[in-house]
Amino acid sequence: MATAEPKRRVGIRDVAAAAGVSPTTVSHAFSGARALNPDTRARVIETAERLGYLPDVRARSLRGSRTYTLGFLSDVIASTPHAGRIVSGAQAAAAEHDSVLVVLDSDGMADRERRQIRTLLTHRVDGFIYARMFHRSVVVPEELRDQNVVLADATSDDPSLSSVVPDEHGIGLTATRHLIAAGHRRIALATIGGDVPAAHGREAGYRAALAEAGLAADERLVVRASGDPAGGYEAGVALLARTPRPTAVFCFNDEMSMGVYQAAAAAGISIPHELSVVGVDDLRIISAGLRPSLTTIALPHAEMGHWAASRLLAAVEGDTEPVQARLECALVERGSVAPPA
Amino acid sequence: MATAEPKRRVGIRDVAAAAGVSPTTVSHAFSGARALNPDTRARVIETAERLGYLPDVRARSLRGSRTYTLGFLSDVIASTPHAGRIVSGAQAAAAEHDSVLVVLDSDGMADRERRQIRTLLTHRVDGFIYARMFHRSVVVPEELRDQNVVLADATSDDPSLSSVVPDEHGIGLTATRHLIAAGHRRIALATIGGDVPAAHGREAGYRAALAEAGLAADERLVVRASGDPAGGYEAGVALLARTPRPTAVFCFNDEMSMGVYQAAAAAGISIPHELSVVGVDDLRIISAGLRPSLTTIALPHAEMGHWAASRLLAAVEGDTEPVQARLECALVERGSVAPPA
DNA sequence: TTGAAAGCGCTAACAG
DNA sequence: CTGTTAGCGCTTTCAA
Repeated sequence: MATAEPKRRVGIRDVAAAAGVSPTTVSHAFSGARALNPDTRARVIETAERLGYLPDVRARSLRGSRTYTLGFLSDVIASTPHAGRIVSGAQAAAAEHDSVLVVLDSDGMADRERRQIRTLLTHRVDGFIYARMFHRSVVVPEELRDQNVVLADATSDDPSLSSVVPDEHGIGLTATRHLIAAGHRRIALATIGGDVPAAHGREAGYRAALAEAGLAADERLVVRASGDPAGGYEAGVALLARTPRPTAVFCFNDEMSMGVYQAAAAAGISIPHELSVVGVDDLRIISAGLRPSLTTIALPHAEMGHWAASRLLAAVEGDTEPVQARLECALVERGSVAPPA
Repeated sequence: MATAEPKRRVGIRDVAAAAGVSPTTVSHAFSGARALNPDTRARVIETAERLGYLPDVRARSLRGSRTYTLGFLSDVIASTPHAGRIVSGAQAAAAEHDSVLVVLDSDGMADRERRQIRTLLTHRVDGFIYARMFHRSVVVPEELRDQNVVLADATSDDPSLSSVVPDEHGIGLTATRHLIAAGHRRIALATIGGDVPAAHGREAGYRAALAEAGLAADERLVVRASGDPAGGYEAGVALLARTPRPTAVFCFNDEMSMGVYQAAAAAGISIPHELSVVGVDDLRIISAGLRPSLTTIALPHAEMGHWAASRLLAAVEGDTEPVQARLECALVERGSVAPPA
């Protein structure tokens, strides 16, 4: 591990001296805050390059009003690839505005979150992305009251907050319409029990698609279980016992789809010919790994991260108009849907 | 979206005035850099609390030598939960030292990485965690030459760099011994083809465990494929066609295990009674979701992140002795291992 | 088109 | 045990 170089860093005044101008001019050469003689400017830039000058964001921000740093606060960052996608998208958007992301996960602990906000405030971040890994309705901690905040994969009752979530209703619509278009009439829904926006929205979309196709919703084809493979298995077993059997299942997520595959295998029912399945998430590990591969709706995590950071930076730059966005989700067609037998 | 509060921030001098001491004393009350009269200190702290004073890390760092900020550079942060785990562990360790993590993913693009390093340098981070999502041997970009750097889930030829990786050999040993202890004699290995440390180490551990049990390695039981479910399926099909059939398979990772499950199902072979399987990773989605659930070796991503940040901060604080760590990986017993029929 | 000087909020000498 | 003073590296008035 090398230690930091001993020689003093080259600063704006070194560049100024070498280029034969004032520090002020060097500053302006970089910031463009005022017009310079193009030749002077070119000479300054070239000199800076040659000396290996790197501006000091701390000093800049101490004098100015921005730190070019955004705080990213999430609940659990560790259990799914979702977090990574949101962070990655947000990071990319931040980079487009010369900003950077400080990432913190509270693991759902309120006191830890409070400390993290304090820390971020201490670093004078320009704003906060308050993210959830699963679409939730949240109440933003009051320490964030007077800050720039954008919610990612979350909404809130506060209409002054910008937020971005997936279009859950659209997901239900897209998935169910796809199944209907393939010829299915008895389409089941394997969903979760909790009172969360994703469950409500997707189910409403499912029912709306059925209705618009003139299909009656059969309540015996709607089952609720936990949102994991075990829950999907349970739901699958129940659904496959119905008579007449559904010819397709729209699952709340890919994990439940995985369980439905297991139930179908156990019952000797083949996918997609005897049963079509559509999931939600596009967790590659599952969707691309299942046999047959899973047709699913991709959740726009990277896009939400990007949107949130872009919105936040716009607010930092003065456009504080709140916007609540609902992002479209694309169907990813793979091998789990076929016409009914 | 609320705009930042207009009123001037309370600074160290406001606190000093209100508490009837000098700014210096306030500074020391917080930093503990010199002894204060306990009463004075208490009064200062109380006053600061009352006024809602929050120190400004930028100002502190501009004067001092540290920014209390670490750069986290990774390749792909978005595709697996691994990244989240490493970040989460690193973030926790950083927090223990009042530091914070700026997270950047290059998506494997060298020029983008170079720009990110520049950005981080511009923020004067105290050091860099250079992380890979899959155990690799890397060469650190030369822009990082004179910086504090610790590798996470990666090694390098440079012995002056600290690094932390999983004990790959130990993984092979643990998995294979577990199978041997269950009574297996014909144990297959489904691994990947690439020239990466994880593949070499796990295979060597597998062979060592076989050897120490007096079992001859049967090359027909070692098959290589891609490290995903499709590869696992392919390997599984090949392995299950051997005569006599292996009674157990040690898979390079959980994803390949998933494919082996599919191959077994296709061949009508039941797990664990006719075939035992051990994976590596403990990707919950797979390991807990498969039927039966998968016995696997957990990769210590959070621990690597924690280790890397701790080591880096120790270096920042003066202990620059390089250390190359190899972390033990724990067996997670679930339902995919049983004695051979 | 360019400079000089002041100062962002804090800490570290150097006193006392 | 505590205060005074001088900056950290930059940007921003104010002047020229």
